[in-house]
Parts: sequence; C-alpha cells; structure tokens
Amino acid sequence: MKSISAFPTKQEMRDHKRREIVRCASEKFGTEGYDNVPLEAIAAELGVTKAALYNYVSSKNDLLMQCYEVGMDRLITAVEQAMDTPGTAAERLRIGLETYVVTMTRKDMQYLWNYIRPLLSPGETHSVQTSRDQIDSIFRAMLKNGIEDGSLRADLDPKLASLVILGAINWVGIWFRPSGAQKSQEVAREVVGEALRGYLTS
Amino acid sequence: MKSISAFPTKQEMRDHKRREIVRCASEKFGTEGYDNVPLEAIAAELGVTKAALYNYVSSKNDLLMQCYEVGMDRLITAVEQAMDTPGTAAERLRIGLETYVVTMTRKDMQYLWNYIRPLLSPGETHSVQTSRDQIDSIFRAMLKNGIEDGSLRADLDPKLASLVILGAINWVGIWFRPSGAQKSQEVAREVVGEALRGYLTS
DNA sequence: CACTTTGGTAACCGTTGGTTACCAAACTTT
DNA sequence: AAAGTTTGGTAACCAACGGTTACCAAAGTG
Repeated sequence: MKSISAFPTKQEMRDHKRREIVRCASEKFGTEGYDNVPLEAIAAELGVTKAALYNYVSSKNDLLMQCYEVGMDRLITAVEQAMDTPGTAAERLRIGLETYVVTMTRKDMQYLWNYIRPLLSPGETHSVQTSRDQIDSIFRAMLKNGIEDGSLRADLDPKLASLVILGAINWVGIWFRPSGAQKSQEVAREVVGEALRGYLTS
Repeated sequence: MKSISAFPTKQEMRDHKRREIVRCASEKFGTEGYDNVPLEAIAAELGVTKAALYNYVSSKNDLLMQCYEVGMDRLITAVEQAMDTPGTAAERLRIGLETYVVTMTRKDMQYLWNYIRPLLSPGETHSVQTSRDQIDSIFRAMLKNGIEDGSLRADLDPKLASLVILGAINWVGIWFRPSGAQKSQEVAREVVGEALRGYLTS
C-alpha cells in the first residue's frame, strides 16, 4: 500500500486518488462480484459522486481492468519472491505454487481472477491472456530447472505438466471459499502436493 | 433434440416453446456471454416480444439456470454413456474424461459451465454445487473401481486425485477456444492422458 | 352464444452505466 | 493584485435493459 508524502504534489494526489478508487473497487468487486457493485456504491464509500470517478477511469470496465492488473502484479510478485529461495527446483516450485494458491484465494482476488474473462471486451481479454501466459512461463521455466537439477522427472513435458498443474491449482480458486473450515494455506499444501506427486523424482 | 408430434396438445406446445427458448438462450449465452445478451435479442430471434418470455421463465436468471440444467444433464448423460463400456476402470475413466472435455467445450457450453457461478444467487449457487458434486462423485467412484481392479495405483487418494484431475480438465474449458488450431478431441486426449499419467499402474 | 383462459403486445418503471452543463477553488499570467 | 484558465467536482440528464402492468385477441368451454 503506497502512501502519500506529507506535502503531496498535484500529481501525487491524483495518483493516490486513483489507487484508492482501484483498491476500494477491488475489495468490492472481489467480494460482491462485479455485476453487483454499482459505481455509485464505490463513489459513496469514497465520499464523492459517481461522475467524479470518471476523472480517473474511463469506464467501469476500465476500472475492472485496473483492479485486475494490480492483483496480477501482486500475484506475480508474490510468486517470484517466494521462489527466490535456495533449494531444489522442485522445492522452489512447490513454495511458488503454494504462494500462488494462497494469494489467489484472498477475498479481494476471488472473483477477479477466475471470473474476469466474460466481463471483458476482446482487446482486454488479450491482455488477461498475456498475464496468464506470463505466470505459465514462470512455472514452466521452473519445471525445466527441475529436469536439469534432477529434482523432477526427466520425462515430463513442461507444457503439458504446467497445463495440468495450473489447472488443478486454479481449480482451487473456483471451489475454495475462505469461509470454509480449512485455511487456504492447508488447502494449498494438500493440492500442490498432490499435483506435483507424479512429477517428483522422489 | 426432442421434437413435437403432428397434432400437439396444448401442454406439448408449452413445453416445446419453453425448450426452444432455453435452446436459443443457451446458444447465445454460451457464445456471447450472459451479460451481452439482452432478453430482447432472444425474443427477437424467436419472433416474439420480451414480455412473452415471461410466460415461460420467471426471470433472466431463471432462464440461465434452465440452460445450465439442460447442459448439465447433457454432460452427465454423455459421460455416463461413454463410461458404459467394457474395459478396465482406467480405460473407462479415460474415455469418460475425454467425453467430459469434448462436451464441455461445445460452443454453447463454454460460458455456461465455467462462468456461471458469479451470476447466481446463493440458492442457485447451491444447486450448481450439487451438480458439480454429482460429476465429481461419478469420477471418484470410477477411481475407486480402478484401485480395486488394479488398473490404477492402490495408493491414490480418490478425493485428492479427482480434485487434481477435474481441475486440469476444467481448466481446458477456460483456455480452449474452438476457433483454435486444435480440435477439442485431440486436446481432450492429450490433457486427459497427462492428468491420468501419474495414477496408472503399468 | 356468453364467458373464461391463454398467450401475446405495447407501454411503462427502476436501476445503472455513462455524459453533459455548469460551478467553485486553485493555479497562471500579466 | 486582477484577469484568465485549468482542475476536480456536482446535479441533472440520457440510454439500455430487466421486469411489470393493462389490455387484447383468439381459442377452449359450458
């Protein structure tokens, strides 16, 4: 959460306000669902009128995209940071995937990550696809590392393996609800463990 | 596609019309997305006005649910029929999963199956969850069969395995677009093969 | 032949995304 | 300091769409 300086410039104020809008929208979209959140609700929570928001975003869909990008950055950053640790590629992959699950199941990410596609226009869909490919390639690279350092089976196909692993992992975001009995950390460990099981050289 | 008799009774006509509405809506929802299809569009395609639809459905959301249920029935029927074949449990599981993928990636199922949840009210969500559990238990039962007949590894946990396998399979419905180069049948074979790889004895 | 039931239409309402006309306060220029 | 000019906001409005209501015509019924 970037904060503003004591004597903010005009530009800083603008940026700050825009980020606040996105933060507020992320929370509401993420928990209540995009369609159930009128712009007026976001505006009201920030103490302004709906029209004021249009000084910072060009449309409700644009706002959604900005929420998505912020969430996506958080996800990628968290995963890369988690993987930046000593150990075999298999171990690093495991911690990266677990972090992915935990971050993705944050309440302000639930709806954002899994259900965003049908809400977008074709051009925006492409941007989402690019982000997903980015995540995919991060994990795929680690799979290759695992083959090289011998911590993963030599006969695995990184493309197919990442398809199956990411599928299993993303599926968690569909059925897991934070309100449930299990903590997301436990679920992450279980599911990631199972998804990797067949690929380890154990 | 059920068709009507030569001299339909009133009740038959009613049912027929309701099914036609659902069929038309499924196609449009499935290809264009729920939010992008006004009821007027469906009505227009059927040559009536929007208000006429309300003789057959109680709301747009109710119509969506009916589309979902029809699709769900089709999916379960197709899978059960495909699995009703001689062979080891592993072989039957494979054909069942491949059928699942192929059916799910029909163009009038794309949006329906994967993106329906945020569109529903809590009560409807429960109904969707029940359907998913039904599919899940079908495959889980076959996993148990596989352990018993020795075609699947004895040490697999049906619950976790079905989680990973169904995750991988459902993920196909997210990224696969019929317009792509690959046919859905090929994709199904590849992905199902990979998802089952670690569970086979052999 | 009345009269009820059915399936439909036109017109309307409420919500909500998005726009426009306008205003006040804060910079900028002279 | 006075006169523009830009910025960030508001109130009022428009258009699209889900949903409802008043009404009508045709078919079925006693």
